[in-house]
Amino acid sequence: MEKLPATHDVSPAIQDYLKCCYQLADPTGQGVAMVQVAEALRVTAPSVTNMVKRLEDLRLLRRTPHGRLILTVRGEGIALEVIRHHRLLETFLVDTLGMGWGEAHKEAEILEHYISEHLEQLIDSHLANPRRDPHGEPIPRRDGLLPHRTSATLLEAPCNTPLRIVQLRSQDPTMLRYLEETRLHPGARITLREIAPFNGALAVRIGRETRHISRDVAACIFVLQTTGK
Amino acid sequence: MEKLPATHDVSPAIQDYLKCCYQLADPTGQGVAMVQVAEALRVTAPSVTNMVKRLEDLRLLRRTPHGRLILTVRGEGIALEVIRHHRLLETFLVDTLGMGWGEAHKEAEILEHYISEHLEQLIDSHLANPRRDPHGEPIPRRDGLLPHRTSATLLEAPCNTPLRIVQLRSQDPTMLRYLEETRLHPGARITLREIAPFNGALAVRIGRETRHISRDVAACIFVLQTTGK
DNA sequence: CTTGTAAATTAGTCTAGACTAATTTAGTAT
DNA sequence: ATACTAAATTAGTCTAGACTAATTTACAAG
Ligand SMILES: [Mn+2]
Ligand SMILES: [Mn+2]
Ligand SMILES: [Mn+2]
Ligand SMILES: [Mn+2]
Repeated sequence: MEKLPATHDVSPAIQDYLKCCYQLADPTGQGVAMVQVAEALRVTAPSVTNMVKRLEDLRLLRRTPHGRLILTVRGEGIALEVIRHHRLLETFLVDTLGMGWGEAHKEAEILEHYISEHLEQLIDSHLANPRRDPHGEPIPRRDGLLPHRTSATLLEAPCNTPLRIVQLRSQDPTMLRYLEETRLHPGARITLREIAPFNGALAVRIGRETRHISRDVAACIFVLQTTGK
Repeated sequence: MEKLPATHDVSPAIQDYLKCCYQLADPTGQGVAMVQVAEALRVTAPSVTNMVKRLEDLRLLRRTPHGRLILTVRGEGIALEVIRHHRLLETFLVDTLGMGWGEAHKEAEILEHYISEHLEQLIDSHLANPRRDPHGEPIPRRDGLLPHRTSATLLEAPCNTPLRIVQLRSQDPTMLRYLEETRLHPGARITLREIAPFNGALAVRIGRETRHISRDVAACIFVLQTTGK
């Protein structure tokens, strides 16, 4: 009887490595380089080499002939569950306890490894099975299904159509603070008025105001078309 | 500049050892034997020897000439903070998320080591600064002050006086389930009718029913006199 | 006093997960 | 092809925190 490891069978360290590989994996499916993992987790290259060996033995990841890392189905399953924990926790900390975004992220980064399946379940119910976390990131479902992202960046959005901001994808705190102050936060309802030619600014209607934001900023803003409501 | 360790400077393992010593310390102040710690934490004697050495070096505990363990002020401070985390978490899990007692205890046993001071604070506020956890155990305050226990066991309580159950002190799950089913849970309002002589049972009025419980059971039930309300 | 037992210690081993320093591999650019 | 560079690996070290097996200490009872 082989033991197939699930989330709570693997250490927090392993969980972080898997999550990291999942999140760095580019959509082209080429896999992740070890050096990327090393700097994302702020560990040295030999630490990664060592852990990757263990993860291969556990059948949680494979490597391409070119040495890039690809999660197995099982590895990805664990990564998704950790991400589910993380995003549920963030949502809970922000919505129920009023914690700030940045801090909620740091707290969730730790607690994600320690909550039981039942607590996860209780938080999920308490929040009425949320689909997205406060950043607008989709929350994987318990079966590991990640709701497909149908959102696009504001740059690709149609003009004069009601939109809802669903996610701000930026690591830059300055950028995030700027967006926060401009009231361009997830959940906000906006419409795009026009995009000025020659790399110009975007005119965005929010409430009864119109703001002009740069293309760089717009590229961070993911929106969904909202068919009314 | 000496570094004085505080809760988040010490590992979860250390936190558990300190908590354990605190909770096993008998009120006579004679200190705890290592063998007690070993069996409470389900580790072997050499593990305790080893850890005790480290805790002494950290000035978190001392030993009597007879080799018994006594926490220093700092060690006790950490123990109390871990206990505060534990009891706040239990209260939160039970009251806010509807988790069962037993499970909340297990969950808190882990999470107590991982919540930040700010999350502790938020939970405390969310619960409106509770004084007791669901078992009726007092919650240490942030400054480490443990509200004095004025409760006594049902055996010592006066008859025909309104009482409130404040705590069930038993490790035995059978006992706790029995009390749960008999509606003798913390918060319940009861009056003691009489104690039968020759080691007899206690007649307890709860609501409009009268139950008869053994002295062994009564010894687990801590009550406060409730001056009405 | 001697002896039997419980408690504690010593010595040595193990695992996870990090590290440094040195070396090898592989891909790019000349 | 050669050389330079970035990425990866190897080898060895370290710490925390557990373990076993063997030994020592301390005491209580005869
Ligand atoms: Mn993490
Ligand atoms: Mn889960
Ligand atoms: Mn614990
Ligand atoms: Mn605290």
